[in-house]
Amino acid sequence: MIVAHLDLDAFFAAVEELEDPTLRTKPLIVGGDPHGRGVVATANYEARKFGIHSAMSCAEALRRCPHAVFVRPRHSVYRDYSRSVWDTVRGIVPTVERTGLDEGYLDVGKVASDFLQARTIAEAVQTAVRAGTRLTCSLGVSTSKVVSKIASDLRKPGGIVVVPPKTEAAFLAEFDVRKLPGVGPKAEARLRAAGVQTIGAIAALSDTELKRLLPGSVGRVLRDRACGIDHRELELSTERISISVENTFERDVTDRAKLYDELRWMAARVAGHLRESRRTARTVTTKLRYTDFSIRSRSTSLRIGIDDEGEIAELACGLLDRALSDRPGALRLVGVGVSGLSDHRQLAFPALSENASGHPSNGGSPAAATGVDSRAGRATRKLRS
DNA sequence: TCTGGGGTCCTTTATCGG
DNA sequence: TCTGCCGATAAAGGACCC
Repeated sequence: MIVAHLDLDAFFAAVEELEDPTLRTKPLIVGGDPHGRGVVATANYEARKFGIHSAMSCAEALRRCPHAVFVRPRHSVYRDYSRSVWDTVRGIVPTVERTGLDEGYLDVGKVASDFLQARTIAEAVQTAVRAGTRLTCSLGVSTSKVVSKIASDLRKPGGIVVVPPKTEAAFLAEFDVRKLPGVGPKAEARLRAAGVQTIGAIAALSDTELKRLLPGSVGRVLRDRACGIDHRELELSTERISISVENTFERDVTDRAKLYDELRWMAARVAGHLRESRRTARTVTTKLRYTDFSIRSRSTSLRIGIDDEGEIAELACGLLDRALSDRPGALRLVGVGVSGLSDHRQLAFPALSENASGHPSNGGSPAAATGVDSRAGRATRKLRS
C-alpha cells in the first residue's frame, strides 16, 4: 500500500486571503467573536508568529495580537474551494478518501508502483492544486495512514515528506506522544504521568503497562500505530450517520422559555437538513452544557423515523426537561441532534406503513422498539487495524 | 474571562425478557 | 415464588478529530 495524506495549508485563512488579497500581509484569524466566547478556527502564518493557533479562544488571540484581523468562517465559500481542490486531485489520483474539507488520503498505490514514482505523483498533485485553485498543500507519503498523516504535517506549508517502507517505526519514534492521532488531552496526561513522552516510548510499552495506562482496545490500537502498524484501508463511503445543531449562548441561560425557543429553532434546522437529504431519524438527542463545562445528554428513540420539525422540537424540549430535573442549573450551550437515519422512502414500505399512525399497538414500553436495530446499516467505520 | 460547532466511535450502565 | 444469570439493546458519557 502506498498512501498519501494531503493537508491544505491554513485552509480557511488561505481562502480568505484569496478573496481579499489585502489580508495577505496581515495577521488573520478566522473564528468567532474576539469579544465573546468564540475560538480560533484557523490563523494564517503571520498570526501564528504571535503564538496564535487553532482552538485558542479568540479573546486570548486578541490579547496576543491586538492588531490582528478577525473574520467569521464562511463555510459555503470553503466548500466551493474544497470541491475544486478535490476535483483537481482526483484528476491525478482517482481514489481519494476525504476526511475533512481540507484534508484526505490518496491511494497513490493505484497510480505508482514504487516510492520514487509516488513522490513524483505527490509533486504533481501539489502543482495541480496550486495551478487550479492558488492554494498550497502539504503531503506525506508512506505505507500507512498514520505515518502519512504525521508526515504531511512535518514540512508545512508546501512540503512533501516521503517515508520509505521499513523506516516507519524509526520515523515515528522521536515525535511527541501528542502527535499520534488518537492521543488527546486525557491520554496525553496519563502517558506523561508515567514518563512516556514520545511515540517510540508508546511503541515500547509492555502489555501490563499498556493495560494500566490506556485500557480497552484503544491502547492496543495506539501501540500498533506507534510501531507503524496500521492496516486501515481508505474509506470510500461517506454516508452521514447523525445530524446535529448546537449553540453556545453569549451569556449563560436559565430561562426555560428561552431554552425552548432555542431548541425549536434548532429542531427546524435539523429537520431541514433531514428533508434536504431525504432521510428520517429514529433517535432525537438533546445536549446540554452547564456553566462548569460538563456535558449531559438525553435521548429517545421512536419506532418510526421522523423528519418533522414540530415533532423533533417537542421531543427535544421534553428531553431538556428531563435533563434539567436530573441536574438543574444555568446552561452555556444547548443542542439538538438526530441519529438512526434511514432513507425517506422506507416510510412507504408496506410492512412499516401499518404502524405509521403513531399509535403504539401494544403495551407501549420503549422496549417495543427492540425489533429494530438502530445500528443496522450504519457505515461500519472501525478504528481496528 | 477561559475553552465553538459538527461530527465519529467506543465503553459503561440501565433495563428487560427468558 | 424468589433470585440470579445471561444476552441484547438503548441510553448516557467520554474521548477524539478537524
